[in-house]
Amino acid sequence: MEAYLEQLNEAQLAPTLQMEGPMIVIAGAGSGKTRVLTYRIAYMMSKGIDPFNILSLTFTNKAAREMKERIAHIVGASEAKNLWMGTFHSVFAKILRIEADRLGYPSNFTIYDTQDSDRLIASIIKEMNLDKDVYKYKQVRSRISSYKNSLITVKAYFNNPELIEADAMARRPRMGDVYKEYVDRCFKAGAMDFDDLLLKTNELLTRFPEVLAKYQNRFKYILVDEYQDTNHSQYLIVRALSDKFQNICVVGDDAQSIYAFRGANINNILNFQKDYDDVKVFRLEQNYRSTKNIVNAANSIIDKNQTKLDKVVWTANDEGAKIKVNRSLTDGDEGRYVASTIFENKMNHQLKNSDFAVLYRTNAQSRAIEDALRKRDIKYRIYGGLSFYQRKEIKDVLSYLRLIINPADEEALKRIINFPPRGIGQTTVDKLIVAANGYNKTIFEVMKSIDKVEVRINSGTRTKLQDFVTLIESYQVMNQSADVFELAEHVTRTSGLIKEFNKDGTPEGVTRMENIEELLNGMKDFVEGQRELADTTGSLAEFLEDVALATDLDADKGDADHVALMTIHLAKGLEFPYVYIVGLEEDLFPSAMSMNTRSELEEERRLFYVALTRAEKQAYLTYALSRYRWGKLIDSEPSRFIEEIDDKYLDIVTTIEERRFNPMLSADIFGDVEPNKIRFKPAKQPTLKKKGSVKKETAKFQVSTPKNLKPVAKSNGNTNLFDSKLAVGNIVKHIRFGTGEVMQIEGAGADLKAEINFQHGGVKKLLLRFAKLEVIG
DNA sequence: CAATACCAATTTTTT
DNA sequence: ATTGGTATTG
Repeated sequence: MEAYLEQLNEAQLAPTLQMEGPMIVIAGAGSGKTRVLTYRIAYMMSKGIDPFNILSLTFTNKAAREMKERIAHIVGASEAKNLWMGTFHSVFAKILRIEADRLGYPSNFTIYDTQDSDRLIASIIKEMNLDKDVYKYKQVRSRISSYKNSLITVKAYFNNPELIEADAMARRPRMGDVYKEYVDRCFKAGAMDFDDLLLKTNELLTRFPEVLAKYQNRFKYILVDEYQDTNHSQYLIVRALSDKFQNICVVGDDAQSIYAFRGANINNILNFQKDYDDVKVFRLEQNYRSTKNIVNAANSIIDKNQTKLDKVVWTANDEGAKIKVNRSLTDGDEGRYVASTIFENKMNHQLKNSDFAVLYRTNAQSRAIEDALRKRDIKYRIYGGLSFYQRKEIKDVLSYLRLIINPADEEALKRIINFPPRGIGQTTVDKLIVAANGYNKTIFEVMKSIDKVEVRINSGTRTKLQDFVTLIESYQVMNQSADVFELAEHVTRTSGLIKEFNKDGTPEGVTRMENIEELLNGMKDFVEGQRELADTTGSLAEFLEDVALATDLDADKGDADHVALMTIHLAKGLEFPYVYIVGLEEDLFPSAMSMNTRSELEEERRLFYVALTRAEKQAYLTYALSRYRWGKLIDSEPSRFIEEIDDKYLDIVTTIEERRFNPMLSADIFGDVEPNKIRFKPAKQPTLKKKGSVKKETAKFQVSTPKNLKPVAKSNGNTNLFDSKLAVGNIVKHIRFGTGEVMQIEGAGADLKAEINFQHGGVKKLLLRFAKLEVIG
């Protein structure tokens, strides 16, 4: 038998060797399901199954990439390359590009991100003269999204009195019209939103039997990871494709279903056995990741949920330390507690920053943690949040590129037609939109033939419009010959974008420039990378698609040693020796928005389960008695989830109040708060109801964090060396290129450059004004 | 049409 | 606290 299979236990081996027929693997947290998936594919290939016939759908592109690498290790890179592996969205985007003309789309259709959708919906609501307080664009968007995820097309919507009734009841009787206009406008713009990538795939597979047959025959073997988080649209795609051969293997854990808010349907996994005949069921219940304490505590939480599959997760690992629970007075104190215990743990146990993760419910919570980590000089990285590609300046550059590929792209056009300012104002754009709708043309087409169109635009503005058209067309010509990097570099320079961001030396402008530089670097990598990779063409279109579907987790830059900060949602599938779950307060976690129904609350509980099961050795739960929200200090109560864990797994650590009265304990934590900033506040009742779990409070007061202690810098440890003394021979670390040696320094002032020989990646010349370098030797 | 100044809403999670 | 949108002015 193949050597790698010996690494599997019996429970893991069984599904790994099962190649044919429908099967489900119910995999508890930390039970090695990725290993099973990986080895199963490798095993199938070793048994002669053509990788071209295997489709493997993962939750993130990063997961796909890693799995592919591991398989390549076993079966060889050239074979692994032929596997179809990726997220639903990226795999079907590729297929849709191939089949686009059947659906009336151009193959270079744009993928609208959420922001694009929001802007389009907002502008439609405005054009239709609807009350924007009733038709809130975000609510409208999520409504449309849920229609699409349930395969309710515009036509189906208008044929469904119940839906119309429901929207009328919600005081939005024109909802259907907005939906229709949104769909029409996307179509005209040659754009698909995220939901369309799935919806249109369904349309493709139902309307064209020959296409369905083609992909059924291609994907003889289908694997779906994280099946508990698939929505109805994805479910139907999987069903359709697997219908002929029924070689369908889904893997998941109902206890980790946390995406109902975006349409995931937990019933997909709960009912899988009813969907196919003779489903083989496998269970992975042994946890290899965490200590007994963590596994048992997590089990005690998930027990509170009613909706679940039978499964008992257990571990043969050590008992381990109890879960530490800490109460702080404010979110600032919470951050300091996290930072100081990370510091202590690193010292006491010789740990790296990357052994730690701080998980929170909402992105907004990261700030207090960041501040505290920065003060302690602990390097960290924030995952998610505003992703790089969503930043204003990046979207501006990308919009130019999008327009080059697809001039019909309405959102890209509106974004840049007057940025940098070129004298084309809102009124003009509005007139163009009206004209475009009237002539059933795209805005760009109207601009191209502005003299043949009836619009009341004066001649000066007409010239400006024509100039803009000419500019874009010149870029289109350049795109025929230049690569992505050259083109983008040219565009940022000649469009005036660089000038615009550079014009006043504000810190924001500098940051924006750095980001653009970073984007250009990324493009250079992309261009260089595609020369080696067979499965990319390196076209601009492909770059834009990668960008549209990239997640922040995908861009795992360098191997810098940092504490990971992220939402619990993003942490799914990851593991860390030490995990902090912060902000365990009522209305925050569980979220105030999710306590109306049992099912919502159960999802929050699963989310907590996911968070806790990320921890290998030690988990910390923290909460604050008051916290800044919307700039205001809000009192809060401990989360019910803390109470739901059996006491015997918990270690309620010394409360902050007691620390204050014990200088030995408090020195570490309050080192950076001046004593005279402490003021007294009326007593707040102890809120943790469980008897004996919290020691009596001795005094109550409030610590206010002095404003002037707030750090100004935003960087997370990577210093901009523009005005510093970098010398030849220094060893430096770059966020993307890794470690390297400074070979030469040249230029002066803003032009100061360093030639650096990187260990991987070779010699590069970097403008110190932009390069984010860290001197490490 | 552009620049400035004030005002409102936002914080649940993301492909 | 930050961001984006709107109103006013030049």
